[in-house]
Amino acid sequence: MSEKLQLDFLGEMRRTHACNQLSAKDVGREVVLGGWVLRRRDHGGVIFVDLRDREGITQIVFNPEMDARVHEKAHEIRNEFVIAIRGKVEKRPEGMTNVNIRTGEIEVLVSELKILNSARTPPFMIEDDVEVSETLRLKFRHLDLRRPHLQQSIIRRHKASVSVRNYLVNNGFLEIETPFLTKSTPEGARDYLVPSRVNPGLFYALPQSPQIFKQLLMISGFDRYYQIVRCFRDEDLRSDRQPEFTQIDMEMSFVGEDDVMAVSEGLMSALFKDVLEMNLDIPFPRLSYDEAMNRYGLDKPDIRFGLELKDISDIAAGSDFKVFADAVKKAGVVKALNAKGCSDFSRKEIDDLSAFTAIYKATGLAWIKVREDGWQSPIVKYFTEDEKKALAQRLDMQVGDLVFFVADKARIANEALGHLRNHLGKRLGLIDESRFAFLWVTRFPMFEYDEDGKRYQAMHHPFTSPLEEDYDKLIDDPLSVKSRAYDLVLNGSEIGGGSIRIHQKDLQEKVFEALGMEKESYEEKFGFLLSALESGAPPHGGIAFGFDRLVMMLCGESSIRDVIAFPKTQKAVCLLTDAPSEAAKAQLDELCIRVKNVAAGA
RNA sequence: GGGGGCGUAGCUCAGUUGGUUAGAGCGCCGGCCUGUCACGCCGGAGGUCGCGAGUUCGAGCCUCGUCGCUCCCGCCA
Repeated sequence: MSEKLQLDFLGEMRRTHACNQLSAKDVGREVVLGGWVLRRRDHGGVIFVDLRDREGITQIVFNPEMDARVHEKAHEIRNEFVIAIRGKVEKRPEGMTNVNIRTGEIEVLVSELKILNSARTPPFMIEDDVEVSETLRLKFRHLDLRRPHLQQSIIRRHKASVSVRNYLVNNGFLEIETPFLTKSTPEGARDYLVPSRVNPGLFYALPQSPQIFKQLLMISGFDRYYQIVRCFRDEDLRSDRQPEFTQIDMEMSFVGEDDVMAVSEGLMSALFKDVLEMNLDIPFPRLSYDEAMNRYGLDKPDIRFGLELKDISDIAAGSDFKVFADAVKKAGVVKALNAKGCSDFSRKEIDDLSAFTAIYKATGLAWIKVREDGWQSPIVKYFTEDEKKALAQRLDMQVGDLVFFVADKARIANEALGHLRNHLGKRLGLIDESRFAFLWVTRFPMFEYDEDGKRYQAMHHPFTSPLEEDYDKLIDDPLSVKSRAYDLVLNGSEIGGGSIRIHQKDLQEKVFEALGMEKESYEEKFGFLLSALESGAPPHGGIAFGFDRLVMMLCGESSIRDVIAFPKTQKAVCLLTDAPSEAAKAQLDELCIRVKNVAAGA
């Protein structure tokens, strides 16, 4: 029935072309087009309409001399009406070509018009270069998604996923689905919980990643698995973080780091070739975690520019400047960054940069300006001539330079200067924005110390294999243990991470113990994994890429929301549907859930 | 949990030291117009200045609170 209704609506109108297809060689043809009205230009006599679909724009013309009734009907047309037209392709008059659209040489003279649907005046024009608040865009996402730019991004996202699938399938990977209703992970991010009606009082968790399932698939013998899969984390949002996001998740058996990296490099090459027609240089450079931290201050360095950090702890240790000497004495470091050619920075600019480093908990930002007439700095008086000479040499200090110093715990000094480095790189225009600089960061520490929880935590996850030579130190000196984990960094963003996993039960138990877990506790939480590990687990490893972030970079966007069709706001709200919302009492009763009285109105 | 920015017409914004009736451009509605393509010209409608208190003779403007969007820190194994 509904099919008949629809047929009646369209009549014999079936599109012959999309709105980007017609050109001079179609002149004289009778065609049928369908689409949305971008704009109507009514000249009293002739009426022009720009008709838009996902492919492009075609100008259609209503001429009273052609058909007075059709022309009369065209007066009803408003922006975003959905129409179908039949007409003849005509070459535009001399000098009337519109070079801005692909169909600019022609227009369609309309002989039949069907207004398929009217539309309320949209709250913003459906075209690019219209500035609209994000609130409004998200509230009317169906209209926002009609804009060509966003539409192209979503189409590009589609192309990316097709490319990934092709590459992985051609390389022997099987796509296997893993459960969304699964078990809560005890460590890591907060889980989204889903109540089970048939098991009152019990909850599933939505997966933060399919980690354990893909390892089990390796143990089952599937050898190479992949999935483009949604993951969920109930943490605060950022411009590159959404509560639900998509990963390219993969796992391989009988492999070491090099194998996973080689496949990843092939995947990135195929992806950039297919989507951007760009050839990447592979293999990608590699840096150990320690070296990345020392030279760039961050575990995800942007290597498109220099400005590397230098450790001057040895020089500072003996100096009369107490802040520096004390930092070294307390097992901290003094690190420096030479901002080449920035000696003309004003006091205020330096203060602003100091405030910038304070965000990362640096207690101070010392500086030295190298001028024609010598060093200008509040701290220069504390240094001997020898120390100055050593600094000048280590930091390559030339006239015109401005050197920054942070003395603190290594983590803080590195992080503060690392972010300052990125900040200056952007500000000084040192970054070639057209470049895609990939980098592997390897040999991450196995553990880090959690000050709040007073315990060790897995830096990657507890299923990551430690380096073989560090097995002995797992219990006695966990912080010195390096892991077989690796991250793929692109232009200073982490776009993927993975590791060679533990495939032996004994080692897995030892790692749980290093994490301070009791046997009883890990047996309860991960007994099924341990049991699987002793049932013939092959050596295996894998990686997961943040698909949204990758697409974001492929599209040159700075917000992840611009490559997701229906994203959420920073408060994790969907403005279109108003999710999350209160549940009906009957629903809650059925689930045996009582909601605590939250503050009225909240 | 914390810090910064923003919130005035449908949209994007302006709004003086706190002072009469809150403006502009675009959009919308009506009229005119046969070659425009951000069409043009004429006319018109349209406001809970996010919300709530407070100070004041008087608040879009000052104070406090609150809500929303956004960027960042924490958090994100």
